[in-house]
Amino acid sequence: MAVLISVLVQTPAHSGLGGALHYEHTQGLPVGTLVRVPLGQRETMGVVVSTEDAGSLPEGTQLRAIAGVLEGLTPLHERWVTLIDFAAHYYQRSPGEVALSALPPALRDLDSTQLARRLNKLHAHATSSVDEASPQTTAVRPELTAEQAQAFEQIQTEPGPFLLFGSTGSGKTEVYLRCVEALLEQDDSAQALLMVPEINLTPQLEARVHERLAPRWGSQAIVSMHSGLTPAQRLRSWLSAHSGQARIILGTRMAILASMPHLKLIVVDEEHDPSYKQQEGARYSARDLAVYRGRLDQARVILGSATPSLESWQHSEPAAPGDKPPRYRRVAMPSRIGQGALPQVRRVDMNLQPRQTVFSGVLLDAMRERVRGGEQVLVLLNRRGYSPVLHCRSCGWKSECAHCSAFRVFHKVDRTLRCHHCGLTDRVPRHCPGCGDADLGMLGRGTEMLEEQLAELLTGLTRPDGQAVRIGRIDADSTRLQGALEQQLAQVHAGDVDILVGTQMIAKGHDFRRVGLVAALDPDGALFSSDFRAPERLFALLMQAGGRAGRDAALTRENPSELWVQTFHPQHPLFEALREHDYPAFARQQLEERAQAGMPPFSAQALVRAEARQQEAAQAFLNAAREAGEALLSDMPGHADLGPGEGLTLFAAVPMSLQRVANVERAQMLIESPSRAMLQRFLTQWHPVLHHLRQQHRPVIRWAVDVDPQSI
DNA sequence: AGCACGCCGACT
DNA sequence: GTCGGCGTGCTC
Repeated sequence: MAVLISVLVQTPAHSGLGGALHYEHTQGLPVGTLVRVPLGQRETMGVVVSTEDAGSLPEGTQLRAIAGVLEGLTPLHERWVTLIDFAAHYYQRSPGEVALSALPPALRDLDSTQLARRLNKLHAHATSSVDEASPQTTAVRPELTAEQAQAFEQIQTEPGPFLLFGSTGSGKTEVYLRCVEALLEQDDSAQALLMVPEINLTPQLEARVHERLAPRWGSQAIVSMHSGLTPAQRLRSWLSAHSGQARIILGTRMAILASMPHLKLIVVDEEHDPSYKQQEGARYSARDLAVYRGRLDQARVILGSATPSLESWQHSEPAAPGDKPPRYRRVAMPSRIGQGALPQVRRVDMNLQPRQTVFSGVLLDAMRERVRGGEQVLVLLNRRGYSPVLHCRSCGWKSECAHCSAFRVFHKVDRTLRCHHCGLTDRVPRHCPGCGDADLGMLGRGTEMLEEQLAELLTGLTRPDGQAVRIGRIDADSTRLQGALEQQLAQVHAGDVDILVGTQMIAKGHDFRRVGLVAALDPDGALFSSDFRAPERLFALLMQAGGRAGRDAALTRENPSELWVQTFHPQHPLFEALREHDYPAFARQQLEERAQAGMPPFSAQALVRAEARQQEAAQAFLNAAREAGEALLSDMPGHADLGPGEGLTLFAAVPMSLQRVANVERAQMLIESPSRAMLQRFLTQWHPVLHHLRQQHRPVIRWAVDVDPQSI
């Protein structure tokens, strides 16, 4: 007796094949079984989501048969399927797309025999190295401070999710590790997931976790999951987590969708970091999914940050008596461990400096002083290359990219003009391409130029050992090669570099012991950005950068570390709050603005983006979508009666801030709703309408919905 | 998304 | 005369 099996396969939501596909099989299959199914001319991998009686089908429906079942693999847990389903619905993608993107690609072309071999190998490795672990072995554990102990205690006893609000250097990682240890001790199958925002940060977390937990649990109990792994490594980690062998999973955002059947703890470190939001395909937020998954799997969730996202901060605002409790429990660890105090913030009013000043004299003097004293200095500038724009003084020509609405950046190392968006690269012209004049000038500066100028400005400066000052640079250009970042960081740690120039890459997480001064040269852009989240990101960046300084005990009260900010707006509330290291004050001020303007977290947003050869075509599609959306809204019961700001708002289509990339015009449209549920209901109804409209707007190349966009 | 089919331009 | 460009349409 044949049965009907519903299977998720990798098909996009707007292909008309959004849901599960139906196949015939000789017998029922458990939910979560991996199968191979025919799809058109090809055969592809799918995940079983249900089995039904074939009799319920309409007469004459011809089903194709399941081509094969991947034997030997425990079916994916039903909760995993629920998670995938939730993510797909919430982010407006097909469940199949989300499901298949969550599986290691190497699994797709594995047959049952090959899989059995892999599993055997994994198992053999586990049993052979089991004696390596020993219950007696305990790594050296630092004594917890009173604050850490209290945080740990609270996390152990209360339900969560928790927002661990701990200033840089307060020892959040130690709290995470204690929670992992406690969990593993009390439940001998439990798994813990530790996430970091960037792949760059995984090596140091790996090192710390191995050092601490491998002696007790064995190194095979710890696996990593991030995009830097080879397909084989990724498969191995995944199988290890899926089988329950891996007890501790370290990774970037992708890890949140891995199969971890005994997941009992999720840590999202630096939870405010925008990198947790996937920027292509299914645009999910790993942090938000962590909270959902925690509830689903009955796992404890810890979101940690010194500068939480305003969403998380708001959701952890203690409730007034009688009100319903906040979504997250806030756990504060305000003190910095060790003697290193938080850096003193010094603002340089650039209005009082000569025009075009790059380094104010006071800052240079302070830098010299630090280097002479054997300390290190970090200089932050969020622009790589030598100069962001080349221009002609006689005809006004500028180094615009032929394919993008952006300027090409001058890179002096290889004397090229490079577009940072489409990659278009040419040798820098000797004469102006517009008028032939030889007088080409530069507008603005990047890290490359800064490195060069600093070398000039600090000529003759020596370190305590009498050697000339050494200046290094870390940015996406200097770290292009595999392993280059690690190598350059090692140089900094070894003290081979006195002054490190770099983009925000150097502000994140790396623990530089001897840094006494951090300088942000040109942070003002974020103060008046059209993106309402820019100040939040700047504040986090500066706090984080400041946190790089003063971790060394040699920096004392008499010689505190410093965070310098060169700005034209020294009185700006953001810098006032920064000076006091007062995140709560900053958050309060920002949340007030957001509340007044009805922006997140006081509303929910989504964006529809469209791409076409012509800007008008992209906008025409979006505006048609808007009209259809308005019609949909007027049919929604009760929606018409809502006052302004109470209902859902569809804004007019506008060009994206980077309007053209690689000769494709981009436009977007914002949807704002006072409630997430309302937004969800609307998007779900709207999606098929958009798909249909696309047929009438042929020039549109592609479109996509971005729910909870993190930049606008 | 793949993959086929199909209908027009420059190559042996 | 074929190889190959990507427009259009279909996949349980």
